[in-house]
Amino acid sequence: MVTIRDVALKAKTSIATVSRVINNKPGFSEETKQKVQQAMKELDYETNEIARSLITNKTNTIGVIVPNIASMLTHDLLNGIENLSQSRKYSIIVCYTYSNHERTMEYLKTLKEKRVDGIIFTSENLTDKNIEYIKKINIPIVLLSTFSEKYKLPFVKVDDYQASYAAVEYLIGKGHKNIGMLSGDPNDKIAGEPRIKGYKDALKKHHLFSNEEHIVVGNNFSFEDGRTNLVTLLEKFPEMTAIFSASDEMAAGAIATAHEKKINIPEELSIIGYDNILVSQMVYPPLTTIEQPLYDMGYTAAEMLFQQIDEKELINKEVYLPFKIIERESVKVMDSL
Amino acid sequence: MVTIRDVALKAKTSIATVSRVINNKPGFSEETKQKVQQAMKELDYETNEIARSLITNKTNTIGVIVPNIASMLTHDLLNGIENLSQSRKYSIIVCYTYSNHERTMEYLKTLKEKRVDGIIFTSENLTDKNIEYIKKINIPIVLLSTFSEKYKLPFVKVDDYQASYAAVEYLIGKGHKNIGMLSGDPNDKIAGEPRIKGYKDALKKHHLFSNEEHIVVGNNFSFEDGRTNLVTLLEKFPEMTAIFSASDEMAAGAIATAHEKKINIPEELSIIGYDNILVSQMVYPPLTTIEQPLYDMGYTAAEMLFQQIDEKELINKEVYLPFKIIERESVKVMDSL
DNA sequence: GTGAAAGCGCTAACAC
DNA sequence: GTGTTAGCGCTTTCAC
Repeated sequence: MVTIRDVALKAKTSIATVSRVINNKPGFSEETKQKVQQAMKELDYETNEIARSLITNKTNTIGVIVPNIASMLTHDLLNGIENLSQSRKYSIIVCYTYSNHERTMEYLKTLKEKRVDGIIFTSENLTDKNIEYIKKINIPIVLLSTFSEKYKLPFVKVDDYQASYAAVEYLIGKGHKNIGMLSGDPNDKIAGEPRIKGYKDALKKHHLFSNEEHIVVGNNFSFEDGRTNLVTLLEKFPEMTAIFSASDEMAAGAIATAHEKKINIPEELSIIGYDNILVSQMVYPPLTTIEQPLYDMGYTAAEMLFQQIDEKELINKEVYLPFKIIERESVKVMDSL
Repeated sequence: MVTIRDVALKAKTSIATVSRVINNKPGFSEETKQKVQQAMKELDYETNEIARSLITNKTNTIGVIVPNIASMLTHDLLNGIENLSQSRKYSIIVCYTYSNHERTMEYLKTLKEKRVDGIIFTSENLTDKNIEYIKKINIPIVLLSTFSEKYKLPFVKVDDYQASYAAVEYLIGKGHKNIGMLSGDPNDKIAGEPRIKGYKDALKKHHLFSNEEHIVVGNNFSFEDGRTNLVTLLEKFPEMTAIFSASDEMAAGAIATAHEKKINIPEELSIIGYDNILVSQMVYPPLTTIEQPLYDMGYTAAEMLFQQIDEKELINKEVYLPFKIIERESVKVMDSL
């Protein structure tokens, strides 16, 4: 392995000077700079970041914790994080938890041991144990598409309640009165509960009937969930003319089942999704949905993390990014209008 | 920061002994072990992997280079890699190249500087410059879903030629005689050229007409490509009854366009895809496609990498994994049969 | 079974 | 402008 010492030898100078030119710190002449750079080139010298990290206490690496590689949300989020990180010369260690709290703790521990400079924690319900550990290890963190009620950790997300409310109100605006919901886990404080509340409140606001039976709960917002749960929903709520699905993947599943059952979308049944992932364009009919600005969310989270790492004051610790309704072809205007 | 020295002090022993119990290396009594572990607990001691890496020359980290976060292939591949890595106590640094060779070189350099123990290089055409650098830095590597003609680097992939041949032969077996192709870049030595060759050879073998005009080339195997290129293909080849699409995403795009144009699939036009990503179930009609065992491919690549890292002999340096035809509903049996 | 000490490759404080 | 040196937190001889 070629070290700074070899370079110094070849350039007939000291390791301190070599270090200076590498890091472009004051204290060398143009002439020695040339000699050093020449020597580095000839020897194919490359910095040992490990050695550097040991002394600087900086690794230029961040950890990104995501629940599930299979979820398509993850990618757009990661994309935003990665783009800023790369331009800031940071590397990313990805950690998939599969929503397993043990595994999450393991990863948190690894990230600490590897001395990452910061952590982005994505769309997952944090346990108190997780958060207490995070507080203890004292690594800058930002929560992405999630937040903690109990502890004040910086986060970026969209307002799930408002977005869901808007989705349902959109359906109502198109003349629908019998609106069912395909939901995630109601105990999920992020993507579960608030979206259900948004649904119920929009209904109430417009004096429409809201019934627990009209909400069918899935396991993980997945295609499979949508597939099977449409059937249940149809049985419980035969008069239904429209569905609010708490994820695009579930909506895609519902659409697949509708095709099988020869239910015409949107003529017989309207559906609005949530997320605006690529899939929403791929299904037929193309899905009307609530857009989360996933790329921007990832990018913003990374920005907030780097601000903390650079020890700048975080102006805004709680950032809500705007959602948007993307109109495609899965919602029909009711004749009565 | 609490170090091994603090632990030694508290346990009234030497740092050497603490190190021994941490690494479970011979040379300590049960009694000191207890004392040391007690001290570590009380102090919340956690290993500094950076310091350890500096001396052991091992980081327990691998780099995974992937072209595009947006491609859904990536995830299944990563999933396999991640699962084995996590159980082997390795972390993963992900690098997205966006098929940019400069960016690839930058990442390779970073990976070297961060002293990763190995690299998995995924589905991308490697430039000679890339490979020469890889050879020079002397880090174990395995190519995933790609390979190098010129240099002998271990790889795992499926046989693109055979798989494409089989796909087209499947169409022929269903009675189709006018088969078009939605292709990727023909200069792409991995997913471009061999798949085109498989298509042509299958046609020839069955004495069917093969015409360059019947192959429409896209940019990056994407949904958008499929969307726009179906139109072109239809113009050039109006008698066409079936399409072989070199990716599921392109197939999904073609299906979307077909819906717009009121072309019935599979009644008026059959289509077979390539990859068997989740999307192939989500489109309507569900897509008949060639399955690549993506998870297994990732897992196997990781296995091969760890074997190299552990300095075991790689028995098989060139592994081809089997493809499979997944029959769904996008291919019609021709009446003539 | 245990401790002292060298040193991994680097940065930074200090002296000149 | 430049070199010497201490030391980051750890593992690993080597001596006892």
